Amino acid sequence: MLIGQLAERAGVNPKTIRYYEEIGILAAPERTHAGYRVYDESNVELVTFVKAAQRLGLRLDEIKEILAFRERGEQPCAYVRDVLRREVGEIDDRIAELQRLRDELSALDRLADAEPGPGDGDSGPCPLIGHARESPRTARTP
Amino acid sequence: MLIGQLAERAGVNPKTIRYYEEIGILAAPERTHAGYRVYDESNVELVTFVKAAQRLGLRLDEIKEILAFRERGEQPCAYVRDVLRREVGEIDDRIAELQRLRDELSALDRLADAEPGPGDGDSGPCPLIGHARESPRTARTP
DNA sequence: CTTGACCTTCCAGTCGAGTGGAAGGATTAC
DNA sequence: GTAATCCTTCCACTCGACTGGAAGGTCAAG
Repeated sequence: MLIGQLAERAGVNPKTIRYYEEIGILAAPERTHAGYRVYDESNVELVTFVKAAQRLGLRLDEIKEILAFRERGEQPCAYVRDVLRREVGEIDDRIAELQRLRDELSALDRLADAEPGPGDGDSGPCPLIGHARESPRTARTP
Repeated sequence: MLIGQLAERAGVNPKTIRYYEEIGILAAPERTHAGYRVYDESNVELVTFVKAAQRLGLRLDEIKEILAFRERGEQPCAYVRDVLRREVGEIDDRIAELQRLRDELSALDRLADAEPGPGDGDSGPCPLIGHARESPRTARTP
């Protein structure tokens, strides 16, 4: 199959396939006489795998690592588990922070309902955010 | 105070201050005779505020919006609450996904302990990730 | 034989939030 | 007087994962 078919079957852009090849996620495939890339079912499988791994929050360089394990005939699960555990740890922090924020937010929701009116002198632009002053960093879902 | 002091007091790079000015987060300050930017306490407050808002996951353009509310003497809390609620909603999805992943992960941890050994034929590069095939997208904490 | 849908490469741009560095002016300390 | 340190502007680069577009080759259908 050609790049367009692979892309469609895996649900990605053909450009993405070439990009994966460029960064070493996919091996350079056979070409037709005309120079067209030729793929088979295993490539569909592979791209689908990459996308699944991405959904778990893995970066392409990590996925590449994992694929290298396979290359060497090793089970990458230990590595994968490390990566995922790290990820889960990071997310735990974020979850905790968000939980805290959510509690604060609903508390302030009630507060704001009870005590409305304009004015911006005392606690910065928004008292909501003033509460976050000492909290650790929290990043955004991209 | 000059830009270096402000930067240090707010815990950021001087470049960041200039960047904030460039994108309209900070107003252009007074200058000395020599063209140096001059700041006061309120700027420390402001940059600290921006950083706090970022910790809550707000983007700079959202923070700019919030500061514009203040400019107009309005309470931005309604807007802030909308933004935060959206954020919380997004995070909820991510939390749910992660919770699912974590359950899966610990289940597979036990599975992997019970049934070790190499081999890469049956379920893709890693059975851990094979499980994620049908899951919705999950993005990474940056 | 031409049209249109593919394919190729290469170059450049996107988003967000900065950061690095060069070239040059100002101020302070010794 | 001169060296160190700060400041200025401007331009370009970073990260990650693509995506857009131009210029050109190829292939099957009509």
